Amino acid sequence: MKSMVKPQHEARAKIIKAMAHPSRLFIIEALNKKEHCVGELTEMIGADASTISKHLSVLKNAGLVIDEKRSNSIYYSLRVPCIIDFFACIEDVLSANAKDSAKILKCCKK
Amino acid sequence: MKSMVKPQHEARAKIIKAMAHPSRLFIIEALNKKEHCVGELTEMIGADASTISKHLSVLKNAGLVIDEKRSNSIYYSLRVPCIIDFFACIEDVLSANAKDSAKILKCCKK
DNA sequence: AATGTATTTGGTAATATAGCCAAATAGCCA
DNA sequence: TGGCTATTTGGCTATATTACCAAATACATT
Repeated sequence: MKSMVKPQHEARAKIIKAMAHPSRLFIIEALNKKEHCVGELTEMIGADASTISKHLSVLKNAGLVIDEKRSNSIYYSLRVPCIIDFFACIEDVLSANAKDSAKILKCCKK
Repeated sequence: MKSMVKPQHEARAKIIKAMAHPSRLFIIEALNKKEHCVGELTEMIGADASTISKHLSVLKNAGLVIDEKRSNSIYYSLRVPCIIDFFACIEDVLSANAKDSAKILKCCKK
């Protein structure tokens, strides 16, 4: 059974790990609306340009975004848009968590 | 703009990060089929029981699974099943990646 | 060719994660 | 109660990740 864990799940985990960072999630969402160059994303997020560049390279390496050089800038865009659908489910988890927290609070107030 | 990155995306990232590990993906998939206790998952994955226990606590902490004590064991099950839908999208990414690799190979063979 | 803008790379320190072992805990059942 | 099984916790080491700065690179435009 052990053998079933490795190759497939490792490949998937790599992609999911690429999404698992606040700034990278922000980038994914921003690119879903429209393409952006590094400078724009840097401005939006407010971190060092080199930091954003590295985040983009993580996303690109995972196959989540593509880049295209145009005039003086490099424009990034989302490669596989279905990623966005996932966010709805994440929100479900968050709201379920919030509901549970509320329940615990209510029970202790009694 | 900087302010938009933090609270919402951090909460989401936390949940996604909880999924971003091969063994934890395996666990999520297994629990989607049916609930399992720690011992069963340990057996399936072939790691130390304490390691699996910690993985489960990561998943539980993120709100992805719930546990229920029954007789001598603790049974875990999936809390928000929509998680599974996401895997299809991950596969899309993987197959797009594979296609690209193939394209590169083909072009170099010429 | 020289300048200036945009992006990436290398180095480094701080922090986080993963795994194993040993030990602690929880609860069932004789 | 005392032993047994199942699970969790603490300690520790190895490895990975993140962010910043400084420096390198890539190009477009003058």
